[in-house]
This record gives sequence, C-alpha cells and structure tokens, in this order.
Amino acid sequence: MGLNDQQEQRLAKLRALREQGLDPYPPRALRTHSAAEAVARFTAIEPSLGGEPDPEVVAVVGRVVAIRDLGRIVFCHIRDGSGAIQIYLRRDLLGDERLAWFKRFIDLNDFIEVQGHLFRTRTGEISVQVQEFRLLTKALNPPPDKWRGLSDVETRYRQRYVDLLTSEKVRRIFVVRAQLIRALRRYLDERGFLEVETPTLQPIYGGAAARPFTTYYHALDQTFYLRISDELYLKRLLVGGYERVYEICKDFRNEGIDARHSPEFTMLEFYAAYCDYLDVMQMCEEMVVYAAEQALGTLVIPWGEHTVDLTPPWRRVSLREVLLEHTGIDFLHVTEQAELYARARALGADVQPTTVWPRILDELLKSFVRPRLIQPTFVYDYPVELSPLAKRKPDDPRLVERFQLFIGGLELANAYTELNDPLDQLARFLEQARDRELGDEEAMPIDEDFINALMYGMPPTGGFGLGIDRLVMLCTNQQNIREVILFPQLRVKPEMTGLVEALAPYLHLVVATPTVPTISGRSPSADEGSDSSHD
RNA sequence: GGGCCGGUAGCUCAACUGGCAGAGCAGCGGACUUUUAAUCCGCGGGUUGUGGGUUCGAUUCCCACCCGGCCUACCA
Repeated sequence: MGLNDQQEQRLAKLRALREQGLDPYPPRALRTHSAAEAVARFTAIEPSLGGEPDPEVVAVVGRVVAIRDLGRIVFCHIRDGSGAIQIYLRRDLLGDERLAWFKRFIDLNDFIEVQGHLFRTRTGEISVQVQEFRLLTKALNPPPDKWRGLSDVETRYRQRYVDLLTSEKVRRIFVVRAQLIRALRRYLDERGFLEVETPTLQPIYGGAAARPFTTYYHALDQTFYLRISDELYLKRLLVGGYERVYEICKDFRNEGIDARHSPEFTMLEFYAAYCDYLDVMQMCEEMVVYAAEQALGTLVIPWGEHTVDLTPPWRRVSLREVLLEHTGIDFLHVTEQAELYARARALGADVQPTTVWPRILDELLKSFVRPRLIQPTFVYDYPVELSPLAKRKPDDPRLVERFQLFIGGLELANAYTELNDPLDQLARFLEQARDRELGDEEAMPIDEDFINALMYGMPPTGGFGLGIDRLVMLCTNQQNIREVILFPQLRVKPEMTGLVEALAPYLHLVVATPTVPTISGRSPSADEGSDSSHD
C-alpha cells in the first residue's frame, strides 16, 4: 500500500519539527479550562467586561478540527472532551514568524495547546485570542471528509477510532450506553443487590440454549466454554445465602450475526430471593424507566418510524392471549404438534413438519407477535417446554411463571420465577438431554453440580435477564446492534496494509533531539506511586 | 448456507452502449486582518478489492475468489 501524499507531507513536517529541536509528542499539557468551561467562564463574566476581552489568560487544549486561514489572521476550532471552541490567531499579536510557523506545521487532527484571552468575535462566537500555542501531538493521518465524515460501514467498524473522532452522534451513543449501565447499577445497588463476578470460562455451559464458543484450558488440561449465560452460577449464590445478586457481563453465543444478535453481547442478570416473576416484572419496569430517565431525561423515545413511550404502567398480556390476538391460535387447545404445524403453515410461518411444538410456538411469537409489540409489553406465562429453568404455575403445570419484555419489536428481557425443585430441574434437564440426542444442538447439557446445589435448597426466587445492547439500541434509536458495540467483530482482512514497511524509512525520527533539559521537580516515584498491585 | 447490492484518489462520490479515470472536500503553492463548509487563483495525487478470461482496447463484459451491506436462513 505505501503511504499517501498526505501522510508523506505530515511525515516531512514531523521531520522538520525534529530538526528544529521540537518534540512533536511532548509528555505534558497545560490546561486551565476545558473548551466548555472556557465558554461558560466568558459567558458568566462578559456583562462586566464592557466589550473588552477577558483580562485573564486561559489555557485550552484540543484536537484541531477546522482551520480557516485568512492571511494575516487564522481561525481554528479545537475540540476536547467537553466540546469545541474557536481560537483566533493574528499576526500582530503572535508575530510574523509564529503565525507562519502555525500555518506551516499545524494540520487538522493535530492536538495543540493555546493560551490567550477569551473574547467574543464580531460574528458573536466566544473565542480564544491566542498569545502562545504549542503542538501537543502531531497527527500523521488526515481526517475523513469534512462534511460527510466516514460513511463506509466496514471502515467505521474496523477503525472505530476514526468513526468516533469524526462523529459526535457516534460518540454520544456510547455515552448513553455508559449512563444506562450506571443507572441500572445504581438502581440495583440501592435495593440491596450485591454485584458479583462469576466465571466467563465454564467447564459446562448452561443457563440458555445456544451453541457455545469452545476453548482449551491448558493449565487444567480440559475443554472449556465461554459462558452463554451466568444464570446457573448466580443461582448457586442464592443457595450460598446471598439474597440479592446481580452481574453485568459479556455472554458469548456461537451463532449468527444480524441486526439484533451479536455473538458477544452484554447481559444484566439479577436474582432476588422471596420474589416471584410478578415482583420482578414490577422491578423491571421501574428499573428500565429509571435508566431511561437518567440517561435520556425523557420516557418518550423515537424508534425508527415509531415513537416509544416508556411511561408506566406497561401493558401485560399472557402469551396465550397475545398469540390468540395476532394468530388466532390458542396454544392451550392446539396441543397436537400436527395441528399446530398445519395452523402455523396456514399463516405462512416458516416451519417444517419436524419442527417440535414449542419451537413452532416460538416461531409464531417471533414472526407474528414480536414485530408488532412496539410499546412496552410484558408477555407472560409460557409453556413449560420452552423454559427448562422456570417454575411451573401451581394451577396449570403446562405453563411456567415466565415473562418476556418487548419494546420496539425487540426482545429486551426475560424472567422467571426460578425453578428450585431439584427433582423437577433434573427432569427438565433429562428432557433437554433427549432433545439433544435427537439433534437439538442448543438443548442444555445436564449440570449435575447445579442439581446438587439445588439439593441444598434455593429459596423461592425471581430471576431476570436484560439485553443491555438492545436497551442501548432502543434508547439511541439504532436499528443495528453493532452500532451500540464499540468494536464489533469482522472477518480479518487477509491483505497486508504494508504500513510497517512504508513507515520503516521514518523510524530514525523517533530519536528526539533534546532541547531543554528536564527541570521538573517531580519524581516519577512520587508521582505514580506503587499502588498498582497487579502482577 | 441462499438471494440481492456494493468495493474507483486520504474521505465522499461520478464515469452513458467497452473508447484519454473525473469532481467536491482534504493536501501542496499563492492572495486575503473577523471567518463559521470562509473565499479566490494555480498544482499534485489512482495496482479502479484480488486473480484469471474475452477484446485492438476492460472501472465497464465473463469466471473464480476476498471483504462488506441488506434480506433470508440459523438463533427460547
């Protein structure tokens, strides 16, 4: 590939800087105000200034994102984590040489530090009148298109750093994501939940139906699996005596990638002793409402062509009713596989004669019901065959106490009154094992140790799982899950970029020419301490 | 896995029926003392995803492959 002309230009500038005895990557910066703080400061004191500039000198830093060179004056925008601010350089303040140097050596994407007085320009923009400036970091790559930014999806995902540095909208997605997670944690922490960490590498996978990623654990000389769920470990903790636990973690399912599925995704699960699924339903509603309020400041969310309103109370409907409503099928009365198959087929569902009864039902739910559940909807009471870890309803053993939450056509959460009867649990596992032998790769393997744990007694418990990525999708109006994952996986490109070879001739430039001896009175040991106990 | 679409300058995109590979931004040089996508003049920049084939001639047509997107399948 080699270097393009712009990279060559910038490397030539880098060389010139070295020859001038300047460090293009100095270790420290001087900053008295962030961009936003500088603007806020000037706004606050402006009425007392009588049109004069701020008499104090401020120091701001940031990436150069725009340069407008008007000859004897130059306007730039620099951006830091708080936002952007305009800087204003004029020859009669800086001198001929300094301004020329700026124009010659400062490029878009470079980081700089400027000192000067805040003022308001004739066109009304609060700006820094630069008296001193300094290069903080030389950028060797130019930014993408000034207006349209980076639009190639593949590049956006492969080089997310470029996507982020280009797009405020993309940066905001991950801020909202963090705010949502923070709020979920706060909600649970404030209600007595203990945050725990359970194994990512598991000798037996369980807690969900999915194909796992497999790895080899050399120290133990055994095959291990990346967790598809943390459910069975969290329940063991309830056996152990904790009443309320939660974990936010990555789960891994070795399955297809599409707009709503990422093989590596983030899940929140919580378990609360002495609660049932109706208690959990209430908490789920409160928690999601709280998170949205904290992250977005509103409960009314644009979602594609729809508007989702999270204002409680949310609709609650049994699976039987909602299937009846959208397909006309009453699954409590269509109990024969052949009949259900015929009915589903008549509706146009993509099912095979061999598709088992519960999977047909699931297909009906996915194809005919879920896409229509735009406003928050709890669907509850599922057939036992679909839910091997949930407790049966006392008055109808064909059903389990389970609900799913649908918003915006997304399956967002799944919860049960947890099965704590070790014998029933074993019976469910055995059923799964039978399906497994019949070729259902996703059916759960038997986890004997989990049965053993239940034999010690797990209190009546409500459990809950929430797809964090999907909640972020909803709250940021993103229709593809990869838009809310910072570094989504893509197939590695086999071709070499040749960057290593292309940059080799420039490696001598890393030898800095010392100019000013270090006069810092601070010693590294005093500065950095030895608080890191890692290793 | 299947179907459809795409990959051209650093970025965003053109290139008709096969006929000199172009524009805007960015870059480089010049002019300009209040700009906001600044403006104006000039200049450079290409392995057209990769490899084959057809042809006097291929970004364009054909084949294979690579990468990606959408749909579909798979996925409680």
